[in-house]
Amino acid sequence: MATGSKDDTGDRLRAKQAFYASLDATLAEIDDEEDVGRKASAELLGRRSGGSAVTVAVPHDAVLGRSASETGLASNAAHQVTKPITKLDSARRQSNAIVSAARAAPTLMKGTTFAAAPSDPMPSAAPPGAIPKVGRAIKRKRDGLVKLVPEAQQIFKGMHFYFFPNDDNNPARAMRIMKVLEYGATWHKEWNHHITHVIVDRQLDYSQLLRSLNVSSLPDYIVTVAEGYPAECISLRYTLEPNQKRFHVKGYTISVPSSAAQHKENFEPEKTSLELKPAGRSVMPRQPESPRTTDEASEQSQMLPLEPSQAPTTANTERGEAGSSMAGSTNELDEALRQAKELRYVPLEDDGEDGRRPSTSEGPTTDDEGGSETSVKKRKPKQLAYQDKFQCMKGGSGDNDGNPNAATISILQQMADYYGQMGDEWRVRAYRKAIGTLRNHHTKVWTKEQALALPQIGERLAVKIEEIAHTNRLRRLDNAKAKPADQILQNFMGVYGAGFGTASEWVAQGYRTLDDLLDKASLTDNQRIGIEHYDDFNSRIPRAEVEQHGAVIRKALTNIDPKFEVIIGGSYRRGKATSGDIDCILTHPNIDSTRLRTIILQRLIPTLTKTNFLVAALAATSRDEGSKWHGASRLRHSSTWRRLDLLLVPSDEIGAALIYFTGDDVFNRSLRLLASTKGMRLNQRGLYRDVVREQRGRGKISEGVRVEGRDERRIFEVLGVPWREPGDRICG
DNA sequence: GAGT
DNA sequence: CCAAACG
DNA sequence: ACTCCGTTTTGG
Repeated sequence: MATGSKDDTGDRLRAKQAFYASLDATLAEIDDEEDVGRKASAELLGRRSGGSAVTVAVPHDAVLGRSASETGLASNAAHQVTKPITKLDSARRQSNAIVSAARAAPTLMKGTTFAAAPSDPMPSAAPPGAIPKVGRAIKRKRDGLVKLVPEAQQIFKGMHFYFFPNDDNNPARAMRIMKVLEYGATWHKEWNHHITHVIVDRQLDYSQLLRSLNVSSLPDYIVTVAEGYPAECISLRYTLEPNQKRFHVKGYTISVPSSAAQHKENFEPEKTSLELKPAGRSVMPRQPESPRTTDEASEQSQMLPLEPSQAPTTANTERGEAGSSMAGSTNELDEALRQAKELRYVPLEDDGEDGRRPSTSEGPTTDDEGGSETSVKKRKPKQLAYQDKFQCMKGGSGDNDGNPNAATISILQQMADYYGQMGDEWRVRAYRKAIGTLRNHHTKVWTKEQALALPQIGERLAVKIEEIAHTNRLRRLDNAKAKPADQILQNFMGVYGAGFGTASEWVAQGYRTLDDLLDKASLTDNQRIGIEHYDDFNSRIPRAEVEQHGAVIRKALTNIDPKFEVIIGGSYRRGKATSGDIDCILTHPNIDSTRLRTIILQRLIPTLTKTNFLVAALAATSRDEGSKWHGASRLRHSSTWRRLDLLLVPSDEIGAALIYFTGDDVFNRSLRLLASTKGMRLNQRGLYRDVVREQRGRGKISEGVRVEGRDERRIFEVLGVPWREPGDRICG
């Protein structure tokens, strides 16, 4: 029995390991910069899902659901699990090492040229002899210099970019410029005939560009694309076909002969219409490869329209002496570096030149971090005023609308969800905390450095945030989402009564659908209910319906004693439009917890059960202890079961209970953590002081003395937390 | 994954 | 005892 | 290397 449960645990742990392993493999996959690397990893994964490679982390007997100790093979794994590791984290790291090494090998074979970056974000758990992991291609700017990516990856090499607007006053654009420089492009600050690409901000259109250049048209060998183009090329590692809808610049009628005809006065007509944007244009540094002769091209470029004032100067800069920002063919690297240095220190100034403020809606003109302007070199103070480290000090309303980081948050949230499906609760928490601070930061975070300065955001998340801000997506996530294998796990974890461990076992035992479970798996009563009403329990409850459920309870309760009070808590109290369940606090001004429990259990519950309002009891407080009741309820004319939680609260605990039952959970944890750092303790019954704890924080020896339980606000006060309305307690 |  | 659940 | 909230209830 003891051993039996131990084996169960072992199996579960191994199952967990397996998922961690596959997770890491999946996610690590995209860290490989080269497509070959990706393919190799994909193969690895393929075998894993085929069931063979996964044995590295999971012995077959785990799949069979048999005791590990019965097979010799298992002993290693069993040791792994039991000995060093009560901490799953460690278990995970071990399996990770295996997978990483296995994964790294084929990648490396392909002869990637550069060494691992010094700050390799991956946990370097690889054994001594292991092949070092291939480093990231993206060398980031540092100390004001652009680090060019290795030459082989300079997808923009030989390309000459002109941005519109052509400055870096906007952080987003500055980022784009920085990036294209890193990838080998040359940025021209003045118009000239070398320019091969024009990158137009999203909110501007082609006619504005033409007006700015004072021309009626551009030669069509010049690639004119919307702002998202460079980022996507970079993220996909090659120059994409620019003639795609998402790169279209408003007002730029591409490859439409009729429109070309309109410009026929300026340029030679037929040829133009003939080969507008041949599809092969993607990879063509330097020579536009348009059939038109270079002569023609240069002719045209000379016809190019320059602003009258500049025209003389620039027009003559045939050979590109144009001191401003020409890149000689030889010295592009130096030039890029020089440009980058300039770029870095360009002070924020209004783009004087074009009258129409391009002020991108997204680009906060007021750069964040306020005054510290040039102190870009701030290393990483991250010295927050102690209490600012607690999310409960800030809170938030949760409305992502209008938040400049909404897109980033959304993607990080998806990542968190994904990790949640994998059972990595700690990482999920980290993500949720980071999301919380991003949500409070009312300025778009564009760069790694900006992100790094924020609390709860470290090196790895900062990199991700930068990538998201820049590309509006995260390759890791794309990858994670692409893998359908975990859909089953996700599905199972939605069952009430099943968490990651249980769901994993079900998967390991070969179950694939909820019906499989009903048929074959051994289920607890609650789990069976959870499966039978899977859709009910996993659908959102409209606010109005939450109120109706509350009203039913309130009515029944006041029928027993008019002084009873019913408070709907949870996300309802936080003001959300829908809720996942219904949380009711039942209280009475002068009835103690014992009598409260008796009344609820012996009168309310039976009554409401009899009227078919309560349809299931999942976790009912039974004995003379306890204060909560979990079950399901159903409105009279509805067939949908809703999860209903009741909390029985004597009046002197109502304040603490409100905090507890209002959440959100991140806020609660944060409050409790803050309390613990002040030698106090917070739970659903009250706030206690003089708590004596074992070692740093944990394990209490003395329960402490309750200082407050009745008054929600006073609990905040005592903790030194500024009051937050329920709607502002959304931290995650 | 972040902070100590 | 552990897993799962609640906010 | 270690912590990351504190509690209640079920069920093996």
